[in-house]
Amino acid sequence: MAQIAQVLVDVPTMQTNRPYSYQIPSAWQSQVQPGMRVVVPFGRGKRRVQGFVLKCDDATTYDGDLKAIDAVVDLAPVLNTEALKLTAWLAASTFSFQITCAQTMLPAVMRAKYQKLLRPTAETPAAVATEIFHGQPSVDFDQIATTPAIVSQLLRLQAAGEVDVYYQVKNQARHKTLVGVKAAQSLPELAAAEATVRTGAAKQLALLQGLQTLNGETITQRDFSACFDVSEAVIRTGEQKGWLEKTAIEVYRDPYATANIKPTQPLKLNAEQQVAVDQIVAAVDQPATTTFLLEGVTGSGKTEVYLQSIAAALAQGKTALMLVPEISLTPQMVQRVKGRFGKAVAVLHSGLSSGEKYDEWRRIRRHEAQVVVGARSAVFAPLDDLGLIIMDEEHESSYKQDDAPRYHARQVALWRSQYHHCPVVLGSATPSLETRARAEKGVYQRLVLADRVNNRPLPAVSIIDMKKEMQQHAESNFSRALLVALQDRLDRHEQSVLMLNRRGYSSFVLCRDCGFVLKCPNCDISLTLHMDTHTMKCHYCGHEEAIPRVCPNCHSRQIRYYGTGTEKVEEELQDLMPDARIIRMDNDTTRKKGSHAKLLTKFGSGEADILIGTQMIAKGLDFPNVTLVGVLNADTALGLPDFRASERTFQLLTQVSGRAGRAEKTGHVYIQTFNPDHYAIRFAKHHDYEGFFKYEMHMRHQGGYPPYYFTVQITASDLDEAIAAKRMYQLLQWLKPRLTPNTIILGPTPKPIARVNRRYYYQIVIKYKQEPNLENTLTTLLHETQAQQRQGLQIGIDVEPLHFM
DNA sequence: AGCACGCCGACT
DNA sequence: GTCGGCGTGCTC
Repeated sequence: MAQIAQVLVDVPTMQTNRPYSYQIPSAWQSQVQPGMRVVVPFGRGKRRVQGFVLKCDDATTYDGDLKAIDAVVDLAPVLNTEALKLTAWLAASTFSFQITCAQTMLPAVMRAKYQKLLRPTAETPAAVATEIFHGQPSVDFDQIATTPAIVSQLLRLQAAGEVDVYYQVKNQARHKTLVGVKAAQSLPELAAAEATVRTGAAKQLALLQGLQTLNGETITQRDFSACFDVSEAVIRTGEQKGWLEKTAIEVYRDPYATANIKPTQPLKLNAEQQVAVDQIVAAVDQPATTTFLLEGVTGSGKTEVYLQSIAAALAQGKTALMLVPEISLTPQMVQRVKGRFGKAVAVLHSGLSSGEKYDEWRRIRRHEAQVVVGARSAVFAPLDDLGLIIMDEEHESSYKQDDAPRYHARQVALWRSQYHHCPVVLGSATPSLETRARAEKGVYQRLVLADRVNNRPLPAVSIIDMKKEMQQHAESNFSRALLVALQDRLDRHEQSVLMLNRRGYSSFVLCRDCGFVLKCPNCDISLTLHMDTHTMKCHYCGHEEAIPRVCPNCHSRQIRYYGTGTEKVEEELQDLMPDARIIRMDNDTTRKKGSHAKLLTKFGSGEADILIGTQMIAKGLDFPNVTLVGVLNADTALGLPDFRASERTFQLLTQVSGRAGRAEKTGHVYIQTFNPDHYAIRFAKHHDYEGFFKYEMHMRHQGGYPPYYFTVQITASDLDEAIAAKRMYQLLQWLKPRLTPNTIILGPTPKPIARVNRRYYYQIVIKYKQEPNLENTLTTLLHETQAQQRQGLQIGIDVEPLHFM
């Protein structure tokens, strides 16, 4: 019987990033298993923390006194063998703490909350009892200890045994219950009771008769009262008379339960789709793991290929995971999958409450759901016996997590496919260069859907040179051609979609007299004007202040709003076309839960003529009546100092073009740009992914960028700019001799937005083809810099970063 | 992270 | 002398 548990404690630091040995109390020795959460004492004080049992052993190499596990949180492991292995791999490959990885893989409610409490003891003097506790059994330490003087006074009291410090480890997970109703008497007793009720008490009679039909089963009070038309008050009376008893029924919070989902039938596949499905399905029960790149233009029916492949995996008794970018996880998408697989589907995305996510997670773990649809973190869904993993829109940068652990869902998906020996399908109309290059080399198997369903032609694309436009006309967000086209759709009662590249295109405040621009006091960027709240906001740190009426610098009244946010575009368009019904979709109008879906439904039902929005409208929406797509500023992203700028622009333009003319009506796309000759725009005009891929690969080869090189970004930040810079130069000297001569180190450079939240950021980028020592070197780096972290220097490592700014 | 320990300047 | 500031090391 295992007596010792190796526990990963919830203290995310470099020094505690390893298991600690604990004694398992004999009463629990048969119960504790790897993957369970426990509460353990940690440190010299009375601190208690949550931890994960990694291993159960008979012995330990640690030769000090062992402490014992305080409490076992779970009845069954929450991390299975696969998840424990994945945790270790994830921590090593992203240079993050194992505990952080374990927590990332689980629903947020399973993370412990800690409270430090003060409790009176037998020795507590009466004066202290009234002064501190006011008759309460315990008080929150941090609420009382507001000044250093009070803290030391409390510590003195504690040393004297006059108060007790206690750490509470709280489990946030709550199971939702409904009130259930169950007969408490036998049938004859209930029948006999009918005679005892006062004449005219029709509801009580109905209650008794209803109870007799239950057959000893429990049903919810809500159903009971609806079924037998008795009120809650009558049920309470029945409870008092002892006819029935109320129980708690555990239920899942199901966010889609009320939605009417129509079952859908598999569609007839065209020849290409059939080939793709056959290949994928054939790989499901192969011992080797195959990764497919499913390359298909918008409207080529990728989703149907996914659904039929999933169906085949389910038919083999396996489970399936389907990842989609957060932004395209729309109600339409969910309906499509639920329509095909019904209750077997669990959905995981950021729009769910934490309780809903927890319940979906439990449904998956209990094998009540075999298909999981979700965004990035759904890649950790606790599916056993995986038969297929699908990653739609695999090029989307939202698959990469921005903060620790900085993982890419694609890498996790590939790891899990190796573990389960199941295929992965990476789907996209515009695959990332990394993926497409791997398909070229034969690492991934390429499947192509070149035809659009029903052989619909791709929309015509017109490029509008805004430089010429500016010379000929007054300054406007709209070219003549686009305005004419918009008016034309309005006349024909067809719909239009207008997209703004938001980056670098928000409205700011500028003084016409002195040129002053209102900037964030904490960050290195200008504040953005928000007309809805009438404030200036910083998009990086959230700082908010009033809109200035006079210039803070020269006190001139000539202070004006500049730039073009979606709000301004909407305003200008409404002026130009007073009759048009316009819907605006951006971060402001979709912040509230469900408003995103509401706006789309409104547009879909024809209640508006024009939809204006940011990137979020480029993906996954499919409205048959949209025949015009306009991109107002195609090139704002092109100017960014990021080697992926062209790739992103091409992907975005191609994707948004796919929104035009999806039904019988042909579509037209207008792209307004100041760089009409840029290759990303030229290739997008002709829907030419192949051409773009070849050209961009050439550019990457020239520049020495991925996929020809691997990259790692190291960031340092400090409140003091000089310290951040100095440490980075020291780091450079430290790194150089440890890496091979072929490796290229770029920087250090200040990040393009050098200051965020009052911290100054510097970065180094390592480019390499082969670097066997990299993992060791960077882990050593983290160990060696942890002393400096305490002094305020923060070091971050991002493997294969997607954003270089 | 959070705590104790140890070393220094400033005060009763 | 001692209180409390902060830098340092350790947590099974």
